[in-house]
Amino acid sequence: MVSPGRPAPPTDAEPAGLAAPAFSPLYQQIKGLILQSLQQGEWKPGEVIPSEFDLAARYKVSQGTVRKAVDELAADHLLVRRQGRGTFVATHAEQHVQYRFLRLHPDSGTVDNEGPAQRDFVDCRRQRASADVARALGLRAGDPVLQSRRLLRFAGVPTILEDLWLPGGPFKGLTAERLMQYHGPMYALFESEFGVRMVRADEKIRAVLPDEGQASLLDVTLGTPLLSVERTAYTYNDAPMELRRGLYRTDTHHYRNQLG
Amino acid sequence: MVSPGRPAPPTDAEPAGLAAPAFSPLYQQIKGLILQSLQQGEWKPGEVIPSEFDLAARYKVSQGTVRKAVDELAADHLLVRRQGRGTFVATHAEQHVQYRFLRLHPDSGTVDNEGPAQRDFVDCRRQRASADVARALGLRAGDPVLQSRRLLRFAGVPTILEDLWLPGGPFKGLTAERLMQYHGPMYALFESEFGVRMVRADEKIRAVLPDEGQASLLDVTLGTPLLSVERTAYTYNDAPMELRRGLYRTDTHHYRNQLG
DNA sequence: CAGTGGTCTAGACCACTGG
DNA sequence: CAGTGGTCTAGACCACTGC
Repeated sequence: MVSPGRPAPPTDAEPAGLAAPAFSPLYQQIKGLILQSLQQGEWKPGEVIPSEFDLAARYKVSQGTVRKAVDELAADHLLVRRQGRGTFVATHAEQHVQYRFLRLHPDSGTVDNEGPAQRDFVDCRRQRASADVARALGLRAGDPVLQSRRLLRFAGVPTILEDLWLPGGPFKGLTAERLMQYHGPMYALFESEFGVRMVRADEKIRAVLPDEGQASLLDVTLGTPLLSVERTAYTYNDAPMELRRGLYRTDTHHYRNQLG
Repeated sequence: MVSPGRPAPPTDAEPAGLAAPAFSPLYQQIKGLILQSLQQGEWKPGEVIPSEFDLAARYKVSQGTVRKAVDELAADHLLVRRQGRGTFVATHAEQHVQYRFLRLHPDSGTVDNEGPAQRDFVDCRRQRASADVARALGLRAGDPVLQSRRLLRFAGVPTILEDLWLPGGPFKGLTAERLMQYHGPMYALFESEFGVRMVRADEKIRAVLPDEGQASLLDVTLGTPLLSVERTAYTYNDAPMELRRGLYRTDTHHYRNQLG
């Protein structure tokens, strides 16, 4: 491992007026190296990574330094520590993180996310990106994307109408049929079949009225206010990998947010 | 400091079938003690707390253990570390954390939170808690509360209509006049005059239609969908200290959320 | 320059898991 | 029981702030 501090200082006196030399602690460099291994798929979602001791040997640093790097990656939900077992690459395939990005909860006490929400695909096909979809996904207008629309029902009641766009490149080979046949969590499919793990997401929320088609699918009148949730999901390197536009009914559910 | 591990194990064999003995690490105990000092006002918002070395001496543990406790409190935004200066009690009075709990952003690029949002108090008075307000604030129906309604304008456009309830007890002495005259961030007033620091908050979000009064104040038609944001804010010991019900216009603004 | 938080190390021991 | 992560300590040194 390179020594801490500035890597190979060119001269003793830095040129004044330039940006600060940006001191980077050792554990941050280790964090970067681990992140790189994650991106490159050296360790896949759900798998164990080497023990802290092994990583320390590999990077030629102390175990405490590796620990601090892993601590931060675990805080970002990229890794999961399990005492006595090891450290694992986080995944969307586990039961307790199924709906990690879904903030809609039923008003009444118990979580109905268990009754795993009947999913109906309304539409699903390959097409070319419109200007705004392209911009959100970091593509050029006209680039191939996979588009899909589905309806989620809770206890039989249509509650979420969701449009989804995926970039054609990273998801090459994903067919409309495959997507519609699959019945697990969508993000788990992306991981196992395309090596794309969604790490974080941004959401923009508005109150809107549905158009006729949306109202009909959600079984509400044209004057019913709905929550519009536009989500962009990103993978490791902050590259956008998914755009979702959801319409949520909030007569029996609400969007919950915790401010720390 | 008490020794780590279970405090004074009663017998060698624990009674089976009971809850686990709940091993509590030293640094967690230290964290609790610091939290206690914060609650009791030993160190007030904005003030420095003793150095890590001093705290280590006070609690009879190593500096590293204090560090881990302070690290967690800093991660929770209860403390703020500043290299070379010391560790400070977090506060809402600083410029860059003014609107820490407000997630509404303008659609167009620049943040207009700077043009500090003209505030108009529509109403403000003492009254008795209704059943639902009492439940949210952990009071009994009929207990005294301070109620207030205000309108926030961005660039002259009425955008947020907000009702607010405060428990009468902790805010004894707060008059409607004082609240209406004050022109800084509200949470800063609560800290400096009543020793109540808001630490975290929960929000429930829905899409709704305004009634006539609301529509008139927000200058929208009756059919305009609005974001309903119900916030409960908590202080150190997780005691609810404020209930807000906001109506947000989302034609020029949106509610932004980051999912980690 | 003294005092603060920030990094790094090395080693001991504890708690938990699985074979 | 061996191997993993989790805690705790002690000490050295670095980076930053303010006097």
